[in-house]
Amino acid sequence: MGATIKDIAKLAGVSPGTVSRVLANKTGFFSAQTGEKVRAAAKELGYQKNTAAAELVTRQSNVIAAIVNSTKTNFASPIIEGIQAEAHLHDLNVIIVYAGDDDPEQQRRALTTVIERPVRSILLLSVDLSADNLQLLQSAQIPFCFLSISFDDIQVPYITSDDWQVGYQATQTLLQRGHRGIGLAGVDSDFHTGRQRVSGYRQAMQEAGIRVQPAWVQLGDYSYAAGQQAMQAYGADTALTAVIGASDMAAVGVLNQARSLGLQVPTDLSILAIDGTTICDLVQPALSSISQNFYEMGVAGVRQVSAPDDTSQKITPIKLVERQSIRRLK
Amino acid sequence: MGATIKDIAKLAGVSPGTVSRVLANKTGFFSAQTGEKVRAAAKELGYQKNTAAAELVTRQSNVIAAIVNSTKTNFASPIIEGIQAEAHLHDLNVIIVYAGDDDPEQQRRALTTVIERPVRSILLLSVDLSADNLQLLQSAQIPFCFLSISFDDIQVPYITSDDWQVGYQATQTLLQRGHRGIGLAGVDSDFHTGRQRVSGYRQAMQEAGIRVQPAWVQLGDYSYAAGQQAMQAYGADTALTAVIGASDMAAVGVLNQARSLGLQVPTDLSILAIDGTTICDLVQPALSSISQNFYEMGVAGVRQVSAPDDTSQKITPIKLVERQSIRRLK
DNA sequence: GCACGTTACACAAACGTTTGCAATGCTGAT
DNA sequence: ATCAGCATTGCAAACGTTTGTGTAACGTGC
Repeated sequence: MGATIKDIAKLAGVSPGTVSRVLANKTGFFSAQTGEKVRAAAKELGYQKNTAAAELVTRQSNVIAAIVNSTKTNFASPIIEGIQAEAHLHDLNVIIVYAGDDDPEQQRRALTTVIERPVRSILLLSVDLSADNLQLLQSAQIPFCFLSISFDDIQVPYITSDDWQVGYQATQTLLQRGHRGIGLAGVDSDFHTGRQRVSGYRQAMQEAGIRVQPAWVQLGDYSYAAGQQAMQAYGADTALTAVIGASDMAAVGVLNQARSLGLQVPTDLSILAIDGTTICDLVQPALSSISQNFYEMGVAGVRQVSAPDDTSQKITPIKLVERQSIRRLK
Repeated sequence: MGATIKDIAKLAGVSPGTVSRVLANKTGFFSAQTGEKVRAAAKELGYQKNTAAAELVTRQSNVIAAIVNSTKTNFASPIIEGIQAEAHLHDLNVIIVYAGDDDPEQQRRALTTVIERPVRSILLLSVDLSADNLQLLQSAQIPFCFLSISFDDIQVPYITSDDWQVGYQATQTLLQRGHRGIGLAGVDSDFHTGRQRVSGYRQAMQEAGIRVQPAWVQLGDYSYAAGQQAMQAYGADTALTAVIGASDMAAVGVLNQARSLGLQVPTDLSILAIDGTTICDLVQPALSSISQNFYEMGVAGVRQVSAPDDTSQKITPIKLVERQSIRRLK
């Protein structure tokens, strides 16, 4: 409906090509006077560029797509902020599309939505693609990068924390404070990330000469409910003095369930969360955490797809943030 | 780079037009045999449709855009879920773009990102547009609808809760439980939404014959910090027995600050949150809330822009959800 | 055998932009 | 006067798709 470049051309008395050059600011290709005329005409007509047409001929766009797996993961926010900030630096726009929660059909839908238009690149936030969909993505010839997820079976670019270190340092942190009965709650063992965390945990325990009881590692899906269930399984008279929540949400689940069981945190039980999102500061006691640098992941992701380099798998740093949920044992 | 419709045509030995019809499933325009041939060829070439080209000629797309004002608002999730669910019913895809936080420049950027391509419609989640940007939006001739925000000064379609009722019912709830000293914390008076809530609050108090002290209404921006500051202002020896948090986050701020001041919730102070997102269940005690139906807002928003009808301003229901943060006074 | 419908396809225009190339006019040097 | 070089602009092709129109081929009923 809106005015086109031709309308402007007519109004300004120049050719469409010239209008295009002026609007794209291809300096050196037109006189200052013409520039003024064209811009005035464009403004008068309320011109809005038709990007579809432009993308059709240039075969590239300035939008980068972020695919997120669920609206529920609270750590998506800082990643997206990082993506936005870095993208704006490169004068790129960001669109986000949701891929549901482990639903291959929704994943496919999200993928085709972005692949069918010439997006510059694709960032996948913590989404675990089905084999079909991964192939779809790879065949699209668009630069992509996974964020906050890692793989051992396939060779794709990803940026994440060192999950083994996450597990190891979390455990070390508690060991150093005198704990020996340490649980790991709500962790997933189906995917690489979870397996790595468990592995780091086991290594730290082994180095400390502690034999990990099977019930100490409670599997789950990182959710609040998974944390609750884990704590329920440990029980009120658990031998554990500390629990590592596999995520912030899981840790909060542990916290609340512990309270239901009559345990005081951190007096009776220490809790260490993994992630370090804002939620750690919202609950009481505030949860100490092994914090990931999600913002940096977003930034690094944009850099990676903008200028893919040799090392396509990168690690962002983690750090311990002490709050109030860990007690030092004698 | 990818295969085009012409490549398929050549391979299948038909014309591009026919290929287009087959792929668009315009049944009746081709024989079963041709259909098979074309589909086989498309598969073999790994054909991916170029939506930009299609949108160029049809002048419409099947994507609807959601503009959200910040990654921080936690109620965006259920709205987006509602949007997704309803959009998928209509076979529409959803893209989300962030408009920053009250930054006109970022708003403009987000707007042009979506306007420059033929999106079907635009949903604005709780974003308060500057005058310029509103005009930009309106001049784009794309159906739009504001969600979770209301206006009294301009005439635009929006869907939200009845904010006056929110304030009124929240206050009523506490009055009915015997409270008379009731604060309102973290509410914004610059925009319609906040003013309405305050107005509902005042009306309920007046009906109960209670004179509202100026300090009882603590203004803010609905944030956690605003809640904290409000509670700080009330002080440990406040005359209030109950506080309404203007949002969940504000309520949590009130809760934690109250605890810092040595007040027990709900024993010493009752708290009622407004919004009712998942965060109410995460903290201890779980916060009772006047809950908005955000999911429904998303659904209604998609319906509104899909089939705009006469009444362009709609109200979604609210309800009281009792948890553990309100004490009944004698 | 003819008129008429139907089916199944090809043809070509159109969408709004970008961009290589050609054309024009001008400047200044030869 | 001629010409090279440059600045400025117009021209037209191209991007990949959709869709209205044209047209064969093939019945069908008389």
